[in-house]
Amino acid sequence: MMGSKENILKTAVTLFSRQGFDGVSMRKLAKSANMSTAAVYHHFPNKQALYLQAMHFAFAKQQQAFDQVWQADLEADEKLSRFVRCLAEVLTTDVDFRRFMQRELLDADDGRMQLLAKQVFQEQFKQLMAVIEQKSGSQQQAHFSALSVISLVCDIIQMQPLSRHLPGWKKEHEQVDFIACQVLNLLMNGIKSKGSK
Amino acid sequence: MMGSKENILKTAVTLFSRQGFDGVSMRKLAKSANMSTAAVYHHFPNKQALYLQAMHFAFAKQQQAFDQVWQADLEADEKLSRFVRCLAEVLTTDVDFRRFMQRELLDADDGRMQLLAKQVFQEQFKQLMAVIEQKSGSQQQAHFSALSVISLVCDIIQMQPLSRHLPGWKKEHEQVDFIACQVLNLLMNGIKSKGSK
DNA sequence: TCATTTATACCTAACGTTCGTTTGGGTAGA
DNA sequence: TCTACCCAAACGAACGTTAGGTATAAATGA
Repeated sequence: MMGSKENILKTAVTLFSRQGFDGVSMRKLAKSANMSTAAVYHHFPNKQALYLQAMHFAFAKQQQAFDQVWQADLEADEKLSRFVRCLAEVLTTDVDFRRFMQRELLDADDGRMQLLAKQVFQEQFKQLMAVIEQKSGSQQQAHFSALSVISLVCDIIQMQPLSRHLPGWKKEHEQVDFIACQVLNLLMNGIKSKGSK
Repeated sequence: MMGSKENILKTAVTLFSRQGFDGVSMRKLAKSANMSTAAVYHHFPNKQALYLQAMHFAFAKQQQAFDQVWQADLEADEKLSRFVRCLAEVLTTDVDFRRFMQRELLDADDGRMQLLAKQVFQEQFKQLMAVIEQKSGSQQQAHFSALSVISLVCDIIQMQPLSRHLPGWKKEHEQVDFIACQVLNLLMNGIKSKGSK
């Protein structure tokens, strides 16, 4: 029904994203995948290689989720809106992907970072920058603005376990649509939003 | 010249923030602090307790850095501006603090999260919310807006190792003043910033 | 005052456990 | 028979933690 290698990779993604490289032993991983430790070593040469392949596996799943966002016949506003919505959805839905990302940013291994930038984010980032240039007129700060958009969505979601315990929190704040909507509003108008003088 | 316990804590903060709980052994830690393993156990009952005290140590250092921000006689704009500047500075200067924070968000232990919310962030967050309510008129979305401000600064800084490899990057993008300035501009005006019609 | 207790800070060496990995062998389909 | 797949058992190394001892200096009692 499912290839052993794929099964191991799926298990590895879940475990590594939740407990990190050092937090997961090959024994625990094998047991979670319902096989012996040596069977895992039959499919992967060592722990490091398994981790890398698991990372690729986790990121590859999401690479095409954004393709529908950048359809050529859409307005810049609509593209931006779809991107934010899509990013928020991916990050809330695929917790493992988000955690893997966070972990990689923490480790900050420059080689892996370069790989991630080139293979996963570069294309999306270029598209996002193009949309922003179109909207803002200047291409001066497109990089920084694009980064801001992504950062805003990512960190709002990743701060949820903390913000739950801060004053004024409501459960709606964690719904994808609410996040996307608020972020877009902020991007368009700044924090003064609507009702101010 | 320096108490052993404090010396251990400082070493622990550095190591734990960079390599995580599982990535640091008591032997490595003791060697880094120039003492035997057993000497560490003389000051701390076990690894878990040491980690917790190190976390407190790392966060306590920064708790009062924000106090000068919320002086009562300042304009709301000025308060917000100072807060963003201060946050950006702390997160860029004290790398260990930032990494510890990121790691706690990843682990998301709810007990520790509650502690952090109450003892470290609650007061700052309230002040920030008050400023935002004042600026935007409504208190409806103050929580989310405050969260957005913090998220924006945090994640821009934490994404630096990745953004370095994305198109359009310049070295100025990582300077505290530049970040603070851009973030404020975004908060005030949205991404269309200045030159667009 | 001086011997002695007490307390603190630290050491080496070891405890039992778990780690990543390997060995040597099994079993089933081609 | 060959190849792909899987197992139980074991390897040495590193793990968290503890036992038992030493050095130093303050506190104590005669």
